[in-house]
Amino acid sequence: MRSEKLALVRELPLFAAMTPGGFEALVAGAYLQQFPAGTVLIEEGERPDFLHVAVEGTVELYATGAGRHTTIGVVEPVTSFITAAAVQDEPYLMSARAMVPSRILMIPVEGLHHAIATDPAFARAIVLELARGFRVMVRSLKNQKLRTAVERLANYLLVEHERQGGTGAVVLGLEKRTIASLLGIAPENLSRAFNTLKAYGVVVDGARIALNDPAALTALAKPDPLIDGPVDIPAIVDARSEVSHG
Amino acid sequence: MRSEKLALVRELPLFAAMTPGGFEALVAGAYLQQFPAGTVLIEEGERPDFLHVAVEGTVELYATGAGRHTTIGVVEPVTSFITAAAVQDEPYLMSARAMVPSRILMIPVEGLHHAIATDPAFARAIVLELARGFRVMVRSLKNQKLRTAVERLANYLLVEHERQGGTGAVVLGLEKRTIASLLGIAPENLSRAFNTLKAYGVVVDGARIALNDPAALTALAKPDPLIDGPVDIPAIVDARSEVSHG
DNA sequence: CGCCCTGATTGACAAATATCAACTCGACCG
DNA sequence: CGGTCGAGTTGATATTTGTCAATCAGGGCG
Repeated sequence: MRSEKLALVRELPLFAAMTPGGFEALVAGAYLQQFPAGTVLIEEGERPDFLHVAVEGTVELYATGAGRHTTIGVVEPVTSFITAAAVQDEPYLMSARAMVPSRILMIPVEGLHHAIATDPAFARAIVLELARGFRVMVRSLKNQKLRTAVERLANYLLVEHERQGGTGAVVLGLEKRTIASLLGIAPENLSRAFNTLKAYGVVVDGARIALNDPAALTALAKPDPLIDGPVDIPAIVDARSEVSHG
Repeated sequence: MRSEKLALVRELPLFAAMTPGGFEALVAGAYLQQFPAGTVLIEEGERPDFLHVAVEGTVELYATGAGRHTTIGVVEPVTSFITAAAVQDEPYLMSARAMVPSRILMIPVEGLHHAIATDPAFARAIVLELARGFRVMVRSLKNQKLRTAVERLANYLLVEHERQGGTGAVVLGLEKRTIASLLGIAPENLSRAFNTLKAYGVVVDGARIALNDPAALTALAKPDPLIDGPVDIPAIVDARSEVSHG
């Protein structure tokens, strides 16, 4: 577990505020493990043994039910995931799958609970992490309930466009079927949604998308900062409390 | 703020573990306020000033976007709500409306942040509260993405049936249009979904629903404990840490 | 190169859901 | 008592979305 990657984990908002000793203790019992593409890391319904941190690779969070399958989110390094289940010690509501060969840091839940109980700074970081996760889920739910499939796709493209520099070109980082599942539609309908967006300047060439009329696309998408905007993790600021760091 | 209701608030999982002094300090700056039916308590996009606790009445959490409106949840006393926004100090993602005359305890966010920073037991309670909220949202998202409208209604009825004693009769506690919005469908379609369920022994008489063939309804609904099951709030148990209680 | 496999696309069709309009039924109110 | 209003329902229809099948395109590999 003595890796240069550890420094990156250490810098995560979740761990940055921990005392050196606390962090050491937390990762002492942890495993950094390499998984081949396709590995199912966790399965919904199982009880959590570890808090997972994606250190390298890409992880798909998905859920099943009624014979169907849907992608809840895609985790890019360096990010912790399934924090809520680990904290609550309740069965996972989602499964996780390595989309590519991935390196995962697995922190035993006992250590997690101990750190929460004994390290106030870490507890606060967990609070912010969970609040962030909650709000991401609320956004997804709003996206799903308030928008049509074409609108969701249009907004997805606009968000990616922004993230990639706003140059009028977007490269899809995921397979189209994964994007379809993320947007909550059948793969066939994603193709058709792209066709619908042709009228708004969207030209598809494999994973390369050209946005030739961002204004028209934006008018269609009606982007909403409360759904599509950035998810901030502000620090809890409290003038009255002197933070104990030692 | 000297009310017998305060004892109920005190008993909430969120506050139960606080020290007497800490709880006093927290509610010292709080207001217990009565609102008439229909009052919009908070509006999405606003910055949070208070953590809200429904003490009496019923509160609808809803969201808007793209000219549409959807109900995210319904809060029954005694429950805190919009915890995540208050903790994160980021704009609300949902609005809240008193569905009936309601009494709301409003706790200034400054006090909340202070309590999180200084009271480890409270911080842990917040952690559990947020984890619970996160998981509720994940369930809603799965419900929405994995099920058809009829399946969602069937499961809604089965959950209510269970909650009301499983006697074969269910009384709807909400207006049908609110249920429709909660299920993510148009009110007209709720009527039609009820008609579809006639074949499964569901008889509608206003707000009174008879479930004459629970087995058939269950077969249709394919209930999933990971979506419809109870949301537990287990305590964080850690053998190594001695909990400080005073 | 040619083969196969997988993902993506297209077409035809079916099912689900939304929309618009009309109508019913009670509750409330003058 | 009659009128009015809002919620709910129903019908007709449009739109959206899913399903099934066929085809296409590209990548890896013998």
